[in-house]
Amino acid sequence: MSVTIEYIARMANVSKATVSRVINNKAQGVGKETRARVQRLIDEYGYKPNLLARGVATSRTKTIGLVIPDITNPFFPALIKAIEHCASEREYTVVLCNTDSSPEKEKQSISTLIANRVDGIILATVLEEQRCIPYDFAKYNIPCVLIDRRTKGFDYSAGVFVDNEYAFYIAAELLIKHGNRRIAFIAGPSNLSTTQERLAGYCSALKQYALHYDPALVVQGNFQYESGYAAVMRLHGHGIPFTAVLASNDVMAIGALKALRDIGRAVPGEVEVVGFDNIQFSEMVDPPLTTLDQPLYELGSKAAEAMLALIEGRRLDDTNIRMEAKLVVRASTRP
Amino acid sequence: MSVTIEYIARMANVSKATVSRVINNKAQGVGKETRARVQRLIDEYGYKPNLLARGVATSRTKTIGLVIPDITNPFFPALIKAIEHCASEREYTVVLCNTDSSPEKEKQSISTLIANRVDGIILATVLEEQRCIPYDFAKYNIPCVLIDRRTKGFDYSAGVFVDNEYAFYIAAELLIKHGNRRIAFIAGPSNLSTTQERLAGYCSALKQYALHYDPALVVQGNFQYESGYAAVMRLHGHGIPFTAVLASNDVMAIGALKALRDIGRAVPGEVEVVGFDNIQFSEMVDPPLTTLDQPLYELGSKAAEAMLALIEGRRLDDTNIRMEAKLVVRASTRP
DNA sequence: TTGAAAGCGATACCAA
DNA sequence: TTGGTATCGCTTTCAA
Repeated sequence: MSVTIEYIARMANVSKATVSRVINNKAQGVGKETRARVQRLIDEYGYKPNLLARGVATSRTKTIGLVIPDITNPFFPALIKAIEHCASEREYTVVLCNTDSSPEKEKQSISTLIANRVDGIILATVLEEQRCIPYDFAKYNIPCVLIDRRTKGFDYSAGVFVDNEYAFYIAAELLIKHGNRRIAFIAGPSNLSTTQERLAGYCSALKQYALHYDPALVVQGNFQYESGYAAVMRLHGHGIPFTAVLASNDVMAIGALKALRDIGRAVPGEVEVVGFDNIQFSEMVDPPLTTLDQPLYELGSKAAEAMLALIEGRRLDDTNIRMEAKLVVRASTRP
Repeated sequence: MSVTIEYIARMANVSKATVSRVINNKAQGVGKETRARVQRLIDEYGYKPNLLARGVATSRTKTIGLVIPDITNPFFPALIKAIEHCASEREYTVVLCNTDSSPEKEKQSISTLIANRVDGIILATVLEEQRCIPYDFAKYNIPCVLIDRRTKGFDYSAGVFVDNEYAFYIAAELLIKHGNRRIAFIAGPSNLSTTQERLAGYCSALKQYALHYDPALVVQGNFQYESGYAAVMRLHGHGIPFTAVLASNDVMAIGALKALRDIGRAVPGEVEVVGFDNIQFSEMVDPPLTTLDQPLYELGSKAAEAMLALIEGRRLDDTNIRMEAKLVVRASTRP
């Protein structure tokens, strides 16, 4: 067995209570000398408190759960990093769960996080609606901060989102101003709130500039490279004309780029392409991708801050934080 | 407070012991009827055992720690996914820690994982030597499986590695056979075992084909895009001639690609480029990157398997698993 | 088949 | 400033 608080107490000829006070740096309640002696023993034996035991005693774990749909999508690692930074600064550990964009796994992850008594959960959900899956946040009194995506009918504690509608309005507007009248739109999975918001932005720009909305130009993707490639191929195969592509994320935009090259349409000469996210790779492809920069670090840090505030029982002045993406113009669009 | 085993016991008019037997699916020791009644209550109240409490009682957590240097490097998310798959199949939870390639953070992560009594740790270390940082694996009897990188003088329980030397021999050989006599080598951080092995492979190919080894052609990078870019720029700036670039990972190779374009040298016409990892993006760049495919899924699953075996006290027939990368030829090299 | 009680490793309250 | 002890929620052994 490993060394316990009891062992240290015995070695130091004090009670467990005293050792506990030393571990937890209680200012009062232990004499200077005793403290030094105990501390020496702790160091000597390399004693580390068993956090499980502490957890059951205090019912707090200094741990926050982070549930992410796809760690393979470069958008998320950046987000995760931001959240981890903030959390570890305040001495919280983050436990990361990857759901592979599967509702079942999402449910499973949340369930085990709760069973492990995390102090709170930050969630990028894949669920459109919170009807079928009643999470136990309320029952266990665990705060839940939504990030990036929202779920209808779910009483989350706080949320941090990007204004997707506005962002896609801006992007579509750029393309329209460049003279494009038929802009293909590669949407995300239909169950995501972000997908609908982005489509709404696209539509409202069309409307603003009195352009016809053609449903044939909207193709659904799944945020993966292949689906961006397939989307363009599909339009091409069906002989549907377009002079620009607006994709719901950079990865699909890059897939589109590849497809356009394969079918011999020059970018940006014949077709302009705009992505979304501003992932690191977006500037490495050829041509470098015009895209919308999501304030990843801010998204993450705001979410973490909100989470910590909730855990520590502070009130939030704003429980729905909204941020703006901004246009990054590169060479996949014309000057 | 949330519902506990005691509560369920009371509602069912049985003892905690009985409920415990039901939760843990003990075949014997509880009558059919009682079992049904208890189970009904459990479902009704949505009772979930407190895993912290279970952990302190059993000193096992069904949890394995995963320590990774940089979640932002696409190589790792793929690895993580593989490990998670295997672990969750066996009902283990994986706790992921990102160290930002910092030894301090690595130490910190391992320390908190141990304090949380994970059953084992899978580690992609950033440490060259295990002199200064005595981890407590032995003290807490926690198995440690190294993955991808090894650490000198560290008594790990098992390790899963790619044969880097062989891989880079193959890659260098390809370039040599294409007639290149001055091959730039973009190395990784000098403290990594993989860096030395890769360099060794490069050197031994040169030797095999009686080529001169010129240290000026070896530039150190840090696995990031910018460092690959900088490496080529540096060679160019110093007027050091080269007709091929062999990079220690794809991300740096892509940086090199970009630099070559910026200085107006055609790939693969004037300069050939080879990367390492075969990350998803390597086929998306222009030109698609010739690279070495690391068997990511196998790496991860072998590591997970080894870990589970160790946790469950099974003996490993092979405690040093070695795998092979294989060449993927694309358009950044000539046919 | 069932239950009582000890034990896991910590915290925290109340006395001394 | 200290210590004794109850407590947290679970498992497990031993008896009934």
